[in-house]
Amino acid sequence: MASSRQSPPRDHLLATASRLFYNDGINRVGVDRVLQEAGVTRATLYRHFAGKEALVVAYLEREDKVIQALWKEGLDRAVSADHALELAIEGIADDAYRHHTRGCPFIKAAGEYPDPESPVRQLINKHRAWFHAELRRLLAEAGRDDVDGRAEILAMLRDALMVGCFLDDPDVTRRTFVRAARRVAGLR
Amino acid sequence: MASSRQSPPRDHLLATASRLFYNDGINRVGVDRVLQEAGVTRATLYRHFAGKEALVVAYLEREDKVIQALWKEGLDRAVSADHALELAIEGIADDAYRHHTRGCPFIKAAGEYPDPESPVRQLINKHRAWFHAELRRLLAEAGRDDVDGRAEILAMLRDALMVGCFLDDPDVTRRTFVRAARRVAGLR
DNA sequence: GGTTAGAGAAAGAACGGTCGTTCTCTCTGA
DNA sequence: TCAGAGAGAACGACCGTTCTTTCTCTAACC
Repeated sequence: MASSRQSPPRDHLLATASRLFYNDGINRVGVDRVLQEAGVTRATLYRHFAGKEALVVAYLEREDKVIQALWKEGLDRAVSADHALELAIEGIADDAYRHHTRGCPFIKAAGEYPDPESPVRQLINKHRAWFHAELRRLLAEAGRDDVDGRAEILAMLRDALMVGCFLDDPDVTRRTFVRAARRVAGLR
Repeated sequence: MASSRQSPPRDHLLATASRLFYNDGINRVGVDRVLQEAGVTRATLYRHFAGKEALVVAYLEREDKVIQALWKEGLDRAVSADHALELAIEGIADDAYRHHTRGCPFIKAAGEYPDPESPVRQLINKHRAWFHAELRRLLAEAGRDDVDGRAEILAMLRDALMVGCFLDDPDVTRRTFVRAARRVAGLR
């Protein structure tokens, strides 16, 4: 367990792999391409990761961590429970519109890993459960009724936002999402 | 142009490829596996299709045709414009809940084909444009205001339904979709 | 009418390339 | 001196594709 976490070559490798996996699809990107673009050699990859699937899991874990960090950071500015809901909706919209313009990394990965028992799919389930729970928490703290129903549809709107910013008009999709999400969240 | 359309081996091959591509992901399924499960030989594949990408395009074209046929068939039973909206929403929910339980074939394919200019992506755009247009048509025929806005959010709800029936609880997702979609469509 | 030449489709061997992985060798620094 | 990391060759397996061979059915000719 010498180099399991936080080593510069590992981080660089993971960042490169993440970019390639997200942009081109996991199954389309071979380890050779990751190594070439990262400028490291095979031995480096297999020293830090057990194999390609471990690299994929690390990629999604990294996405999960970044998203959770941005989420918490964004909500720190909230001055009220209603304001937290507003910030959450704007933050989700910004993320899809500006950064995740090629769809949701988790939804995409699920499409490439058909086995529901695989570590990849379990990680995806964990991430989605976290997001649902966060939405329920924000809605409950704002005193809304039907917390479960509202959270469910907000989560669905986020999935749709990700798809729409990828495949349809990002501006229209974003505007539609914000309008609908605010209504569901009981804002305005 | 002897065997361009409607030949049994071609149809059987395409049906097998469609099932495998949809269930396991296009890039995960090699032609060997398609051939083996279809019980045909390589020569048969390359006689009817130019290559794997042509097979993928044919798979999505087939999905597109089936969906459009089901859509039209379902709407034929409508006795009014409002009833058509109801049938459309129920039909979409049924399709995701019963048949397309592993996500939307087009959204999944888009994730595996990063080049927006590729024939695959163009076909996906065409299908999505058709669906948006159909929603606008139904809403306009029912005399609703803000046809574009309503159609946009209905289309988004359908994308979310597909994702949710794949990765979350299908029952909850379906119920949430129908409730929200009926409200957006101005029903009840 | 029987035979055979020819076209079309199927069978499967084989191609070069890439997949993910493992190996050996060399270098480096303590 | 020696453990550990990097470099790169090499592995078997599979990728999508092409090739040659075999089979079959048709049609024309004797």
